[in-house]
Amino acid sequence: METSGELRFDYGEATPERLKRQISRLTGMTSAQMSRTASEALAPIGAHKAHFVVLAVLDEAGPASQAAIADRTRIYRSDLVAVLNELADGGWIVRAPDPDDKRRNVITITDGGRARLAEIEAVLDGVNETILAPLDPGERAQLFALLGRVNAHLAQR
Amino acid sequence: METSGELRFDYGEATPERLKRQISRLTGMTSAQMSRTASEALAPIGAHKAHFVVLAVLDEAGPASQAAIADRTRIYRSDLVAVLNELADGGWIVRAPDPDDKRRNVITITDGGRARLAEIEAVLDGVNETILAPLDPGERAQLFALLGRVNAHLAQR
DNA sequence: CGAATATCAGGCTTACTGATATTT
DNA sequence: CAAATATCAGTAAGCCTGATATTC
Repeated sequence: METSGELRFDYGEATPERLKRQISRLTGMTSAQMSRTASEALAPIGAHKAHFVVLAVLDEAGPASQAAIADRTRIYRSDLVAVLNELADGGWIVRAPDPDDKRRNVITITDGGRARLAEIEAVLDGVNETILAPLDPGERAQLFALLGRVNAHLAQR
Repeated sequence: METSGELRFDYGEATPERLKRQISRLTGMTSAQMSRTASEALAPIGAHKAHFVVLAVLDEAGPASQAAIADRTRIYRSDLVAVLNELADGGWIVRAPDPDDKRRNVITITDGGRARLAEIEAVLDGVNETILAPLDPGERAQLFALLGRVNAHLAQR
């Protein structure tokens, strides 16, 4: 394998050296391609990435207010409204006013929502495999660890 | 270092296991933070990332048509128009009709453009250092190599 | 004629910043 | 009263698809 020690990357022929050293550019381009891969795979079943994220949080952590869901998913509260509308239209969640605190809605996943979650998860498992295909298990773990550390570092600034 | 063999990452407390295994989610979040870091650093001098990319290509590869610049930068031809307008307004490039082929414009970087490029590059060097701060030189090279391979793999599909 | 070029006019998605009404 | 909640309006960038007029 050609994993040398150079701090650069190649994505084309006539690419200036300067651009190859920009980690944010490499990460951004790769992220866009990953995102596109996921969106294309989810399109046939009419699902979005945000659906998976919200359903997973509700399934694992139980019913929650919209503010709590926003905190756990890093979806903005303002953007979450539309996502929950879509999930409610599909019958995958129920949005009910909280009797204990009338400012809040309680969002609950339904049985249909759990089935939907499993369906989406199966698709995304395939996407992960497609994306990580060129890396062996050890390299995949490396990539997770390195990106995770950069992410954690940038998150707390 | 705690680079274990796990294929997951942490970015919060109450995060479902399922989300931690999505490489596209980790990459996307990290990319967004990198991008924001760069934009915030460039804002004080009124520059955009696209300015750097275009000026770097012109400086290294010489005068070019807009189509050629688009191919080298992966900026869409339609979006490039506005970027070149901004660069021309700043006096950093000159856009002139090509006498040999009247369909084309010849875009040339000016002396002011080269100075601007150096100014932007200095800022972005600092951004790169900020982003990669938690990684040692070997780890940085690893990250470039791994992301580069995933990127190359996804690009040719 | 078909192909390339520059431009314009949109689209969609993600990230993000407010303002507002209601309730605590 | 200050703070939290849900909602709406809107911005900006990145990615992408056309249509069009001009020229090769």
